[in-house]
Amino acid sequence: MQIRHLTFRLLQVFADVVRSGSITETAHRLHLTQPTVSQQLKRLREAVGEPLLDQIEGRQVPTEVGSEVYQLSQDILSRMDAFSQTLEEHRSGERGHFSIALVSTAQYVLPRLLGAFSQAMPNIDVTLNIGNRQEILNRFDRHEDDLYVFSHPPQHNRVRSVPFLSNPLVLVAAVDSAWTSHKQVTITDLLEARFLLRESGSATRHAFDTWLQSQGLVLNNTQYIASNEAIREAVAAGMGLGVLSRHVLAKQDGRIAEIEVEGMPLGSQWHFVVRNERKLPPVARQFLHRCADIIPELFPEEGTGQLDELARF
Amino acid sequence: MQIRHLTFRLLQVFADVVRSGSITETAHRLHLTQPTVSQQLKRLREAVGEPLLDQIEGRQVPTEVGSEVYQLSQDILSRMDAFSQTLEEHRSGERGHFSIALVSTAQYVLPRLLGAFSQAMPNIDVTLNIGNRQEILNRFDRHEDDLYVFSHPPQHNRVRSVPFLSNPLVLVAAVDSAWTSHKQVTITDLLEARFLLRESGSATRHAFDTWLQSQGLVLNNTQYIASNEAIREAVAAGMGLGVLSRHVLAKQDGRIAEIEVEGMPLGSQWHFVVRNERKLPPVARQFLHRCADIIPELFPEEGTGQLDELARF
DNA sequence: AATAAATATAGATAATTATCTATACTGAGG
DNA sequence: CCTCAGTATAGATAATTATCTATATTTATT
Repeated sequence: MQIRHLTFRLLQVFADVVRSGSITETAHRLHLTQPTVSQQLKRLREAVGEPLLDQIEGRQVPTEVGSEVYQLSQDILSRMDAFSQTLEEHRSGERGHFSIALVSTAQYVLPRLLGAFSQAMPNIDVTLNIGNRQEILNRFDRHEDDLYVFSHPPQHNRVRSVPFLSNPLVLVAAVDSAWTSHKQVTITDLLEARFLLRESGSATRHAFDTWLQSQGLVLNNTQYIASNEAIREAVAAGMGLGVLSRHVLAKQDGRIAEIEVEGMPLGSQWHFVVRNERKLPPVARQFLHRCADIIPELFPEEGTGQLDELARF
Repeated sequence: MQIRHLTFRLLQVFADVVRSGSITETAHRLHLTQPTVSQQLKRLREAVGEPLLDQIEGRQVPTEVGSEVYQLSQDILSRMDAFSQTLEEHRSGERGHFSIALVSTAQYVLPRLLGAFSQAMPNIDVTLNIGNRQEILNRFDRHEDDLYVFSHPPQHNRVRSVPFLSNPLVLVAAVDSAWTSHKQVTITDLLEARFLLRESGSATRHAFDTWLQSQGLVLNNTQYIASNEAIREAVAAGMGLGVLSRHVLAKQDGRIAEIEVEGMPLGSQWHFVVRNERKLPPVARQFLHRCADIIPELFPEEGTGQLDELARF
């Protein structure tokens, strides 16, 4: 069989003739002339090398081989339809894959968004890349992901960033420590304390340092701990004060309390960040759109008021 | 997506590029030039309307949509292969359908042949049309079947017939009747007897009548019974003599015995008959070929010695 | 036998496909 | 910065495809 001389059109036309049982009828249905259809059938017959239709009582009836060709046509055409459908889903952002890179603090909030999202959009896969600020910045520089989440977006002119959730950084101590008995702690009191802080690459640390600097303060007793979780535990154990995203604190963790200080909590915000050069895949856009609805539901207090910007990505 | 501008070739080429990871490599494998392959990819990309390949470290790697297209290609091309295979089976007579029309007496022998045949060739379907001689002749005149079985083939110049099995017509009586005690019955003895015979349209009847006539005999006591089975039972019950194909007699039926008369049994033979105008389908030819082997196995005594003719259909 | 309906064939043409050769671009390795 | 391998683009052409109109042939129905 000469597969080279076979075209989708041929199969389409043949399948219709088998269904209608008439060449003329098919010509009408496909807006062709009758000779065109006859011609196509002839070409198909020659490509296959066997008669495909018998005329029985004026109707076109497939021969045995014709029936095989009809099945072939059905299978192939319906596979094409399925593909068109899938393609459409990709285009409209209902199917596909995208990746998000996030700084580690955000891992307390993103999974909740993604959970709600992927329930609504089961055909979309997401890869999450989690690291500290510096690691994520490196990925950002190398264009490795479709979407980034920062609390302090890199200053870059080819970048678009939209804040979507408040990320209050709070000062915390163990519930039973001396700090929590004071009604109001003054800034200078802090100099006394021992601080458990993230390393310098971390966003939380950076924000806190900036604030200290703006207040003209220099701490004299700090210890570096690499993860927010370790800090939380250390604070709970009474080893000192910590600065943590309020999202890191489990709601029901009674061992830790916020300390109110003038100027705290620091009002940072999570931003979605995309590079303008890279075409945002439809699925990622879909995600941002949905987030505009998901965030107010999941975090009724903490949305940023610029959520409608997400829908304009 | 522009399905109209999609061809099998495009999918073939694309699939190979995905497999090889290189345009140049594919060009070599398919005996094309590199620009040709680039071109094809471009056309495919335009037909689909999305980028299909990324270059990653010098290799061609499908995008998400590209992977969908690759799957599409695999599915469609393997469906085509399956079709080619099936087509080949039809052509070579390993798959398909054909019909045989037979006179009712032959229903004792054909099913045994068909059983052996369809075990060997499970993808072939056969339709059996059974009737008395006249009914089968009508089907024959209307070209309704691919193959016919007659003991006396119609005289027709556009017909080919090959005898394949002897069909001895024997004279029978009940075991305990007076007839079976005679060592040798003479022809004239028969005139006395009461005969149970098939109707005039039947082949058996026709053969017997012809023989009687050649012997110059006229029976004076005959009764017509429409089926061979009914005749067998009636003979067993002692109601008279019968003329039956020896195949109709169950081997172990002790109630009936052959009567030896000069000139009996009548040596008729089953013939396969095909019309020359109608192209014999490959499957029917396949059947005839196989019969050349099956018959000596199933009926070691009764093959006709012209079996090798079957293989020349 | 005459007519109407369905199908096939012929001849033509515009569009598309499948290729090629020659040449330009582009990124990685020296 | 130069070269090479791999890819892309341009321009050309022969073959094929998708159509059409006009006409012939076949088949079914009065």
